[in-house]
Amino acid sequence: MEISSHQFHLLQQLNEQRRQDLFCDCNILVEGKVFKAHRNVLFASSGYFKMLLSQSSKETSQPTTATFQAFSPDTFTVILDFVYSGKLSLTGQNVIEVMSAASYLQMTDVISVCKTFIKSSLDISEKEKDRYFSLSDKDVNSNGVDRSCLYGAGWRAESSPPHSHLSPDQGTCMMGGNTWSNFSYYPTSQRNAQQQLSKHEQRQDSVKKSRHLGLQQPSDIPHYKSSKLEDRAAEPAGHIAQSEEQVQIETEVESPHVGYQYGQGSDVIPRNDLPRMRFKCPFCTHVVKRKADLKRHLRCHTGERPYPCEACGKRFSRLDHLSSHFRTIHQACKPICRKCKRHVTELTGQVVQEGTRRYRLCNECLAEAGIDSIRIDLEAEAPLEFPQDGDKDSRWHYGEDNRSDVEIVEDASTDLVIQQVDDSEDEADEKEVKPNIR
DNA sequence: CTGGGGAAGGGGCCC
DNA sequence: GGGGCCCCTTCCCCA
Repeated sequence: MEISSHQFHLLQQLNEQRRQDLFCDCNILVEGKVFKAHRNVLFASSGYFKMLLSQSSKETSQPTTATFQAFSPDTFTVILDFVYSGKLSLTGQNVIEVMSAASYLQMTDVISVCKTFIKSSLDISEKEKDRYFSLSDKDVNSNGVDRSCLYGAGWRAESSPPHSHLSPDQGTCMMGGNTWSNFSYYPTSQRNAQQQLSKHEQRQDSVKKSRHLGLQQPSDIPHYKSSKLEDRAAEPAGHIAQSEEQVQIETEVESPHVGYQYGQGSDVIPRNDLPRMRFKCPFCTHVVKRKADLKRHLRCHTGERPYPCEACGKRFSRLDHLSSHFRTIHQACKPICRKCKRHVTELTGQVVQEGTRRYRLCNECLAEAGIDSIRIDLEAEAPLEFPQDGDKDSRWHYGEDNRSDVEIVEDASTDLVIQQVDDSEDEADEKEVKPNIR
């Protein structure tokens, strides 16, 4: 006969002992703050501590001390509270740090929940974007992520509803079920995101082979290992029960003990000569210096594309990519004839519009194309304008808005429009044309 | 089939 | 932290 409340009471008792500093035999030093805990509990909860305590298990008379500089005391508080209670207090502010810390500590349950939290938040922002037809979801996104979310599992599950609650309308949520795998919130858009995730990572897999060698990680990691990791990242967050093999693979790839020196400056002995903070991507081995860069990087895993091009509908993960796309495709910023590649000015060339695409042709190429007799109105057509700050509602101005005032000639059969634009700014920029401008 | 060019996308880093 | 620029690689299309 099994008494279901026993596990809960046992953990509660251990947590109480921790709070009263009873039988604590492990000190964890995080940025000067000391946390007391029990070796047994840490050993059972974290792959990192399992490895650490295994190495120091012979000297059990002295309290083990571990020092971390890779994350803040607040972050470790969240982690430790989870270890002793099964409840993970996630917010939009701490989720990335918690996930990074959990990755370092090899706590796969926490990583999975953080991933789910992030994906759910992204999904919330997508829904709100659709609802309000917002062109930029940055605010919405932060609103979505900022909702505090309390994930509970394990012993509490007996009294929790068997389904999860994670809705944009709720500030907190509880995860029910006996195991994490019962968390089954998978909206359609999220599944799409996961498909994109897989696609992205298939590509990333090949990219990273050539790019991320500078991380001083083991460069000869067999391909199957990265594939495993990619699969792990792409699989539904509910499937967190990992085989021993998977855990071992994760340990080999992500553990700082295998020469991963570029990592997070954390060890039993502080390494003051290393950069104090690094942010490690929980989906791959990439490490960045700034949280903002990690946030940006995470989009390549989640497939989030918050920046839509209003001209063609294509979506981009980054604003600078969108603006680059817009300048190149829709504004014909390049002072280069698309056909003969010669440099053109407002005197020697004109802007051609084909649907939403714009490019420049020199007068000779225009003549060759047989469209040299088109009447041009020098001041007729304002160029497509990229949205500016403070103009969020009507940020995209098309020629269509003023079409009645515009004297442009359209080829009805090809949707081709020839127009002359003010090149004065381009002329100024031409002196600073960089080789990589496309 | 192949090479070249354009476009997309990811990372580093400065402001 | 966000915006933006630069650099680089990869993918795709076309001649």
